[in-house]
Amino acid sequence: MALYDFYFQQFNEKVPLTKEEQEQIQTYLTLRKMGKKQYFLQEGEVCKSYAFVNKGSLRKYSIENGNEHIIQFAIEGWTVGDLLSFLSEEPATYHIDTLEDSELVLMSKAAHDELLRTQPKYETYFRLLITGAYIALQRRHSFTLSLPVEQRYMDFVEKYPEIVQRVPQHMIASYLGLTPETLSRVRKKLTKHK
Amino acid sequence: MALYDFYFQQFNEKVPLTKEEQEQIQTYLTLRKMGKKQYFLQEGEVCKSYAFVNKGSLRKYSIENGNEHIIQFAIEGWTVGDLLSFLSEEPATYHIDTLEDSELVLMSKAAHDELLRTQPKYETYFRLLITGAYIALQRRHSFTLSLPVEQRYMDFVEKYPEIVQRVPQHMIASYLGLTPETLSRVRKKLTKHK
DNA sequence: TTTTTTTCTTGATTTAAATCAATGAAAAAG
DNA sequence: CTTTTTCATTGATTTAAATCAAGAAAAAAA
Repeated sequence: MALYDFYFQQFNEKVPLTKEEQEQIQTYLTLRKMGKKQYFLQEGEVCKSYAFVNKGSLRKYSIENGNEHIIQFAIEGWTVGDLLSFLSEEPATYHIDTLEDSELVLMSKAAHDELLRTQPKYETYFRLLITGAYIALQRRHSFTLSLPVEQRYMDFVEKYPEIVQRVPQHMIASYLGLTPETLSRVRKKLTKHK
Repeated sequence: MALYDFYFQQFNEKVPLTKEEQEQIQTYLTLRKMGKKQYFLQEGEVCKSYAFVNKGSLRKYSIENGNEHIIQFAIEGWTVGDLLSFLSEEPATYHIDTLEDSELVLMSKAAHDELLRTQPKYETYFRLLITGAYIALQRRHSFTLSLPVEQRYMDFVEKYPEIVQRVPQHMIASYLGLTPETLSRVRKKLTKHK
């Protein structure tokens, strides 16, 4: 089926699979379509499955006394979920919702556990996935601590030009830890000096 | 040998090993003793090995126009290294040095690669290690974006009381993204309201 | 011990970003 | 097409933290 082509394309780039392995793993996947502005996960729920974004976009965020703080965006080819909640089956600390109509490839916790036991290549895929995410997050955190706002925004634009096109600016401000007003002023300053 | 007891104690808590497996893995480990204030890694070098802290303490940090920004502390039982540099063999973007006399259990890149190929339990151990580090870092980054300084400091003290005892305050300030003066004032305010 | 270096605190001032407030533009809904 | 809602910009003001500066306390070195 073509439904999981994109998922396996990404998988094969990390760990090449035979046709048989691909078919085995495919039996553990399910597809879910969602409209815009729908919750994939709410704080307090258990994150029952981890999602690969086939189409559309989502955001993961926390709410701290009324303020949303966006932790992550996820567009086509990315994965998203509350990893701690998913692995420990404890209540999630993050909200996840769609920003556009989306199509997700889901891996349930039970499926994840069984594949870890039975399919070494799945473990390798998952290890590489988390390793990449960890390295990227460390870079981002490091930038948050050490770079001025202008450079952090420029880095974001350079690294994720697609997201800049598809996501409202006040959400990018939230992701960078700024207010919308501040980001607007930063952008103004940057376009002037260019 | 008792030299690697602590390393394998931590390993076994994640993934139980037989005596034989332990002996196999041990052949890939080396021990390194370091004095205080010695570099384990300098920015620009390749991170040749990943370190498990048997004894002592280290910090990982970047320098941005003269300012140090501490990314991570590592005390007994923790691991430290520039993961991107280690895995890709590209120049490191972080400095790592000892804060006290230290003893490290080292895993070279070649050893790491071979163990990943030959010992499934090592892959599982490493996957769990990185997964834990990723979850912890995400929590920390989320707190940096959303919590006021006071709460972030209290969280740090609660989570790492040992580090608070052993590390100078200005380094904790750096870890939290503050100046030493600001942390001093935060602490003053907190002791008053207690 | 005495001296030197590092660390921590406190005060005064500056600066960057948040907040408050309003308006216009764009997008979505009717 | 009109109305409503969301989004982005700009200005004025406030606030939190950085910076600058100095001195005290603690730790390390002589």
